[in-house]
Amino acid sequence: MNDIKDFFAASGCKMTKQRKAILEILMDSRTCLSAEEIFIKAKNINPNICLTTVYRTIELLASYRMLNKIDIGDNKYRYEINSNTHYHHIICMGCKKMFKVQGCPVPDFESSIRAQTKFKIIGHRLEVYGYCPECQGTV
Amino acid sequence: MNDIKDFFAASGCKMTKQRKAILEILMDSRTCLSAEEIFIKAKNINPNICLTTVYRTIELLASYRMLNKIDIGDNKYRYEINSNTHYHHIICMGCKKMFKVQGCPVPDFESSIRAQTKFKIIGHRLEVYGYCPECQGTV
DNA sequence: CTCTATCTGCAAATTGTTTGCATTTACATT
DNA sequence: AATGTAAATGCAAACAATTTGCAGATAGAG
Ligand SMILES: [Mn+2]
Ligand SMILES: [Mn+2]
Ligand SMILES: [Zn+2]
Ligand SMILES: [Zn+2]
Repeated sequence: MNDIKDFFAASGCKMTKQRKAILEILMDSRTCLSAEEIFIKAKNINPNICLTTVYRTIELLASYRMLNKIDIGDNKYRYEINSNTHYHHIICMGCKKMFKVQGCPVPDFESSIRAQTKFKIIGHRLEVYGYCPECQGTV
Repeated sequence: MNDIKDFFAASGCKMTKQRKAILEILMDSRTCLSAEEIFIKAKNINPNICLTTVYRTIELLASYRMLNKIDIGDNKYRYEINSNTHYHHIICMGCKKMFKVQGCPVPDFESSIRAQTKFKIIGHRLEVYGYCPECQGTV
């Protein structure tokens, strides 16, 4: 958190109560959260924060690559702190729960992509879909 | 196209002018298209088609796994015919152009996921980000 | 403590997508 | 070919997520 404070200062961004609240929420959460969910939690800390600020903060954090933006196909994004550890999610198509999975097969694939496209590769997004143990019987 | 017609008939769906137009557009396009883009093209074929029909047709096709829904992080989906060949996209963070890349590293990863989560794996979504040759200089 | 660029809240606008309903249409059946 | 009917369409309106404009508040440098 102090690192972030320093990083903000160095970038000419101010560390406001609102941003602190949002960061705290994101850092404490072990699931990823929608803007609305962040907003609701943030109101417990700072009752007159508004959704606009949440969106603006998300955008700011994402622009510094401090957040991951996750899409599960329901027209809204969810966000989580971009920890330095790299992982992906598996999403249950039954109950929509998400779980982290460790490891990533993409780096091994990158040289093939480079050969095919001459792109400079920066990152990737990978989500795996399926049915969780509880939902396997019921579908 | 006749296969699709038969498939629709067998499913109790009607093959309407609108659906035919949308399918034709999707099958002819080598890029993926947003609902709006499909709508605009469809109006050339059938001037009084409406966006609602485009959305309903997309949903129908997707429910039969005939379409892929692609998210590039800008709050709207794009769609493309789900050909039987499996591939992913690389997206330029500069000019937003997308290109197909062949091959997929995910299947090799699935046994690890199964071991970690006991999920029954159905599918996945993978997009790679970077800068295309033209945009590498300019950023 | 002062000053000012940055940030915030509020309200309103935008954008993408979905829904309700009256009318039309595809197509199976006569 | 005419008929009947479930399924599909167009339109308008509703929704939901996100964005924008602006006037007032605040962080933090000096
Ligand atoms: Mn990865
Ligand atoms: Mn794949
Ligand atoms: Zn589940
Ligand atoms: Zn480019």
